[in-house]
Amino acid sequence: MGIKERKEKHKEDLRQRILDAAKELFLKDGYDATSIRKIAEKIEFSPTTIYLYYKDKADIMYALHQEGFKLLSGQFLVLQHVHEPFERLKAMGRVYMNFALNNPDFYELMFIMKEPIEFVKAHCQGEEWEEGEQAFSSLTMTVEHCKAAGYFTKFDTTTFALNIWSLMHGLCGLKLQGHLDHMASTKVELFEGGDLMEVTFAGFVKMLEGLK
Amino acid sequence: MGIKERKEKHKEDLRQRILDAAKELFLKDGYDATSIRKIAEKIEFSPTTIYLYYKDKADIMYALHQEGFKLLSGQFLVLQHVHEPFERLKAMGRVYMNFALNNPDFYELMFIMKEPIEFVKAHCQGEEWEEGEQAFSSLTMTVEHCKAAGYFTKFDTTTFALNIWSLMHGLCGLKLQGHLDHMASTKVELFEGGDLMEVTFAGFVKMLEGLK
DNA sequence: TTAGGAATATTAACAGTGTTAACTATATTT
DNA sequence: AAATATAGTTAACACTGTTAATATTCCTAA
Repeated sequence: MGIKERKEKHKEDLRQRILDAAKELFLKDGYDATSIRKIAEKIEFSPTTIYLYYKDKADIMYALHQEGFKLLSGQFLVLQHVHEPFERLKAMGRVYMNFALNNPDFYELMFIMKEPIEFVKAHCQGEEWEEGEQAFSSLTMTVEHCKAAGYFTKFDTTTFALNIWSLMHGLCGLKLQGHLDHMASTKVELFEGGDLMEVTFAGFVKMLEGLK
Repeated sequence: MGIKERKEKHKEDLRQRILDAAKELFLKDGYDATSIRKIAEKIEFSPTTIYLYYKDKADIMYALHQEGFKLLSGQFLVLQHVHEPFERLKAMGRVYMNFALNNPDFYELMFIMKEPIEFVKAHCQGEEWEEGEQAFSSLTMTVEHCKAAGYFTKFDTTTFALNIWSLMHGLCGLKLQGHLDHMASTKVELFEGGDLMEVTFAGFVKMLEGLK
């Protein structure tokens, strides 16, 4: 029964090719410009064929959304080798920041846009999600370790982690949206201190150190 | 020459009616669902007429964007009467949070979407912007006053203000995008402590108090 | 008062979008 | 070989923002 398997594989192959084409378009031109028709053209199939492999556009975008989380999780994983917890926390901030800067479209898809998470709510009932939760638990664990090392002792771990995530997410959002650059260009005195995102992050680290 | 004035007025009137219709649709159904054709239908003109009064859809959305900033600025202005600076800072956080929760579409348009600020960059050369900068300077001034009262003395005012904005913006973004609720629904132990946004904000305030 | 011209508004069209129903060709099973 | 399941396509629907060409209205100047 090798023939059935080969067909299965071919089918899985095409599903992957669709995703690859979508990814290429997405990373080049962003969400809106990634149309079903353009994906179809790239893989040289008719547009409707795509609907045999993915439920709809949101389904494709959700698949990319997952890829993004794998990418970020992988980058976080490396940091487990930084033993000093506060150093690791700082490094996580850097990684998160750089991920947003280097993969702005992924970042948008993962943390800013509504579509993919609404797809989760609608079609992936309850469980799943793994990647995202894993990334957040990396953070809470690091905060926990920091507490053991004498940092943030007065604070609840989860609440503190959420504060850190909020700040980093907000910073990335303001940067990607252009608000930070806009402020740097109008408020001249801000421009002197170098990149506003970098300066703000440095300020945040200083703030965290102040909570030892 | 009252006739010319009347015409001017009529023209300004129609411009406003377009904006009102757009606003109504926008607040009811969001950005994407606010189409030129639907706006036109609402004011009983043909779709193309709208282009005589606004350059394009982004232009209309920019006008709403401005309205949103006026709304928020107005709410901030009231807080000038809170004399104790740290109390005022906390109140600003609350106002910002509630603004995001009560006007999610406005918040998205003002702080999350790319379109309007790209319109500013493309068409409003350099100057203008007022409302947004005014809101931020409300914040920096309050931070400055806090410093005078013994808070955050070790920190640069602008950097600190940017950190505060980032955190509040990130928190609102995570809430509106659904990430916070999603976490509350999966991680059961988080749900017990009440609304996650509220809890996080309380943690932030505590953090700021720790920096006195 | 009437002709000209500007301002205003409309129709028709272009080039797209996501998505579905109906149809065809291919391959597998009975 | 006939029936059936699978894979893919064509055509269409109902939209979108936007522009060019056309019609209508209104004010001004001869």
